[in-house]
Amino acid sequence: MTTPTRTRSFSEKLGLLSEVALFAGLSDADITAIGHATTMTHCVRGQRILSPDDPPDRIHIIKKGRVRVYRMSPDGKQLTLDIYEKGTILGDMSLLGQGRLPEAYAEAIDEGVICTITPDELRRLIERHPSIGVNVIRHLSRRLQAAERELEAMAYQRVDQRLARKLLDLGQRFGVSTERGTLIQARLTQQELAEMVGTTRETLAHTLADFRRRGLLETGHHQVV
Amino acid sequence: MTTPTRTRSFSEKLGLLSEVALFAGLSDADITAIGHATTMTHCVRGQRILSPDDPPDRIHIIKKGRVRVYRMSPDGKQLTLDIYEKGTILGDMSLLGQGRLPEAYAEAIDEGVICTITPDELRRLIERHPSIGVNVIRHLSRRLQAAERELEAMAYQRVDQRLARKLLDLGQRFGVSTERGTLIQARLTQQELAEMVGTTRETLAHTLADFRRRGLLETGHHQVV
DNA sequence: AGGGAACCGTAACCTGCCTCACAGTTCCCG
DNA sequence: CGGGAACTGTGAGGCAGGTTACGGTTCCCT
Repeated sequence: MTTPTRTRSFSEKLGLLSEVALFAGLSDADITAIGHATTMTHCVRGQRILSPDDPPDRIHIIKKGRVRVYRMSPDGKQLTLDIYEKGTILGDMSLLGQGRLPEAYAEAIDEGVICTITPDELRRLIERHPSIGVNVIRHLSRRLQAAERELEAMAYQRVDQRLARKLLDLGQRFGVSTERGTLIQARLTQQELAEMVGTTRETLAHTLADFRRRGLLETGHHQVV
Repeated sequence: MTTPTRTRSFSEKLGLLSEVALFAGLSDADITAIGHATTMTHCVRGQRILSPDDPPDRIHIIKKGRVRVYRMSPDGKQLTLDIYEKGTILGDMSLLGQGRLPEAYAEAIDEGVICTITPDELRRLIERHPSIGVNVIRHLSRRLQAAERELEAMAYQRVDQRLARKLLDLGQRFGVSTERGTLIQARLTQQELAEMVGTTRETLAHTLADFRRRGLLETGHHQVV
């Protein structure tokens, strides 16, 4: 059953696992154990990873690639909560006990690798290695803070300020510096940017045009801050 | 050193500790150990519990009473993130490793009891009783979900819808049902309500008046849904 | 009891941004 | 390499809600 390719992919899996901060500081043997408890899947651009429709009994961890997490309002409007990279946990962890449906969607932006585990197994893992639990707590706490910060911006800042914030943030996280500024490397459409800032495409285009006029940035299917 | 009152307060402390869901399922001995690792303080209405100014090396757990958590924008506007009750953890848990300043304020609404622990001690506690870690994860995950839900509402709903949501939510959590509806038992001013919904006092008064006209609720220094 | 502070109600104005509408551009794919 | 789909730029109109302003009510404290 252990074909060469199978073996190769398993060691690759272990390599990816050990790179994830969540599992930092564990022995090789432990990593191997985790490797057996999880399944790993490749996914391509645009692929659904999580949706409110599918059963709430999976937790995913991003190993590679980028994933966009968003919510959808009844009338079809989307709000992108964030774009996450390696090390992020997706799925409703409150169901480490009793389950609830996840309320968000997630889809891959790049191709990437995500690995899946059941809540039960994750719990067992944490009981065996409490430091994983601590890492998860740290991770969630940071995301909670980010969400609260975002909430404040959404409540009291105008679109232009929120856009500026978001661009700066994106530039810092996904930016490549060039001779004329930081290029945001994310293949974003205005529509998608608008969904991150919580506005419409039209308003976003206006705001962007305004920034351009004021010499703050240049555009061309991606941005320079 | 063990005066009667001291003894009494320590046993009271243990009682409160064992009521907190976070520490569910632990033996009495464990609870006692936790009791020794934490300090407990009473606080009165209006008392500051957490602020960005004070050192970020404390984590608080609400035992009793209600606490309002809010952020403040540079120009002094406040946004109340939520009102929390027994069992909530406050303080930046991302500093279970490296610390960052908390960005939110917290103040007591009622008198209550909160208990304080250092991140190091909490970490040790979790390593010893991983199930506490799991509980913390569950708790944070729920809060994260709530925050994301709130974010969507803030982005795409009008003030009246947000207010309705919030009132329903408050009614469910702090409501007392009377013969003419659910009375919200929280001693809220319109200013405070406005800060929860992310609007101004005036607009809130308008919206409330509108609801009243449409026969949806009655008011009088507290609300009936 | 009475005076001041905090809280509530309402109204006119002004602006940010959402809606609608459409023309111009880039890109992808046959 | 040409045609259609997806993306971008701009502009006019309308309305939700922030701003400003002020009078009335309730509450609390001395």
